[in-house]
Order: sequence, then structure tokens, then C-alpha cells
Amino acid sequence: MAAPTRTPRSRWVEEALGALAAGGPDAVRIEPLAKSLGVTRGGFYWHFEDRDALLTEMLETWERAATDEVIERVERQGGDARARLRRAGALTFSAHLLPIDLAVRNWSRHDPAVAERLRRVDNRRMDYLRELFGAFCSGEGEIEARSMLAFSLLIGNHFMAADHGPRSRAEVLELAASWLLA
Amino acid sequence: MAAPTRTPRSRWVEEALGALAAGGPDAVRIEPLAKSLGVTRGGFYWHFEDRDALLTEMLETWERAATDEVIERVERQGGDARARLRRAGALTFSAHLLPIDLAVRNWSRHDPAVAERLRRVDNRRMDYLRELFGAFCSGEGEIEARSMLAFSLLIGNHFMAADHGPRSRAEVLELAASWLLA
DNA sequence: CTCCATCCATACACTAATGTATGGATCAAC
DNA sequence: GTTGATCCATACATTAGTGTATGGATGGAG
Repeated sequence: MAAPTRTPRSRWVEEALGALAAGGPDAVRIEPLAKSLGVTRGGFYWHFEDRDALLTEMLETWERAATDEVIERVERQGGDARARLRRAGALTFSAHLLPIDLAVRNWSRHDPAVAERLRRVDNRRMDYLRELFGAFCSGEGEIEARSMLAFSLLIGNHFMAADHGPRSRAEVLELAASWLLA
Repeated sequence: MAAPTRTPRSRWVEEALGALAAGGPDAVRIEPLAKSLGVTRGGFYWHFEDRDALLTEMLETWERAATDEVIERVERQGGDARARLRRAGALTFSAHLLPIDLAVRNWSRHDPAVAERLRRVDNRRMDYLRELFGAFCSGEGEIEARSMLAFSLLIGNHFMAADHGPRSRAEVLELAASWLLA
């Protein structure tokens, strides 16, 4: 069988992040990955030392995409603090990044190295939140409380399974958000 | 080797919930479970049809412990609505139930049956929150927003990895909580 | 047109789990 | 003291993955 397509390092990482998003770190298996890329494991071990090396590189790729790239995009588009807050939330938990974020978040609970990396990421995000809330709130305590609640709301939104009677989730989210931004 | 101890169904479930809490559903493996119980898989297949049957029974056990038993205990001890809210939070996310809860929450993202069960559990909890917030808030919208934020705060608290400068996490949590209960 | 970096297939040895089948062992009740 | 319900050990067949070794195939640079 001819092999017309090349499969560079980045394709493996990309596909692996997809698997992580869909099924957690235990779902990142080399053989199924190879199958869905249309090749065998042959090439994998040319690019990577072993499975662990892939896992590490996935996290590095994600870390950059989840912090610098997001903040850079929010700042570029401008707007006042409240607008930036809303946009930062939307970008951080976009359809692409959200499932990876949730998977990493859970993964970190039983892997110290992952926990350390998530700590860095969440700290950068919280720093940014504090800066934005600081633009229209006074009092360090209040800024900290609102930042924590805002971040928690976004996480809770995607981990919670409850319904809201006549309201949609989006409506409740909007209610909570305007309360936080008041 | 003599086998002096009996290993009833409930021991398997108990041990399996421990494994779930520690490493997610993929960590619930029969052979390691047997090893840590000091027996072989022999008895397992007497109690359970297969691995799936164990998983289902774990969820049933957890569902009861996480809702009825918690609410019953909160109500028994009494107090005003604010006190009950605080106690419900503490009990629901106790050292024992919390890791199971987080594991189930993540598990539900890629297993519809688990998602359905979590929906039932979260709905019972939210109903209870609404009832308690309703005791000192007026306006359905405000009750809904506060309930959602309170629940999110508890989840966020355990999934977030950020630091808070000079403050401890407990202090920030207290700040946010008193803001919610104001 | 040849050579070299890059990538892939295949075969092998190994590990860890699942589920099945079967023959016990232990204890309480009768 | 026999019997039956409950639980356990062992052996077996099977599946799915890891990592290694080796011999290619492909295509652009020179």
C-alpha cells in the first residue's frame, strides 16, 4: 500500500488532544490513534520516545493555546472591562478548548505533574480576571470573591447537570453573570 | 491458603467506589480490586454478571448516599436557612463523597447513562438549594442565580488550581459565600 | 540520478486485563 | 454429621495494548 500522506509530529499531538477531550488521558492510546490517522504505530516511535512523551507534549501545546493565545485575542479586540470579561470567558471555554480543559482539570486530580501545570494556567487566568474586575470594583476582597465566583461559574456550568425549570441554562448563566458584573 | 474472611457484594462495591474516587471509572478493574481485597476474581463473578454490573451498582449506591442521606441529615440538625445552606455544602462535598462526586461528574461527560443519573442527583440538590435560598430571597430569578452560583462555587472550588496571593482558599471561599448569602 | 532525512509496515516478545469453567472450601441449619 | 448456600482458587482462552528491531518506501536537495 502506498503512503502518500506524511504524518508529522503535530498531527499525532492534535489527534491525541482530540482523544483526551473525548475520553480522558486513559483514552490516549497509540494504536487506536494510529488507526484513526490511517497509519501503523511505526511512525509514532520515530517521533516520540514513548507514550509519556506524547502526553507531555500534548500538555505543552494546550498550555500555550489556553493562556497566551486567548488573552492576546481578547486584548486585540478591545472594549471595556465588562466586555473583555465576557469575551475571555467565551474564548477560554470555546467549543474546541473546553473539553480539553475539563479533561485536564480532572486528570490533574491524580497526577501531580498535570496539577502543577494546571496551577500555572489557572493562575494566569485568575490574574487576568483580577485585573479586569479591578477596573470597576474596589476592595481586594471583593475583587477576589468575584473572580473566584466567575471562574467557578464557568466550570460549574459545564460540570453541572441540573435543569432550571422554565428557564434555559443560558438564561440562568446570563442572570448570574449580570449579578457578578453589577 | 485458608480463606477466613467472607467478601460480600457490598465489599466489592465499597472498594470499587474507592477506586473510582482515586482514578476514575477506568481505574475500576476487577483483578486489582480482588488483589486489594486479598482474594482472586473467583468470587467476583459469583456476585456480578460482569464489570458493567458492578459499575451500575456503584452508581446506585452513590446516588442514595449523595442525596437522601445528606438532606435527611441536614434537616435533622435544624437551624435557619443560611445555616442549612452551609451545612448542605459541607456534607455534600465531604471528604468521603467529594472525590466520588467529581469522578462521576467527569464520567458523565462521555457516558449517557451516567449523565442521566447525575442529572437526577443535581436536580434534587438544586431543588433543595432553591428552597433554602427562597427563605430569605425574593424573586425567582435571583434565587435561581444564587443557587447556580452556590453550586458552581463548590464545584469550582475543587476543580480550580489557582492560588489567591496572601489569602487562603478557605478565606476566599468564605468571602464568596457571605456575598452569596447576603 | 542519487542520496539522505523522514516516515511507515511488519513481526516479535511481553504485560495486563476480561470472562468461563470447574472443583473445591467453609459455615450455618437442620 | 449431612446438606446446601455462599464464597474462593485455579487453569484456560481471548483481547488489546506497549515497546523494539529491522527493512523498507517516498520525495526533495544536491
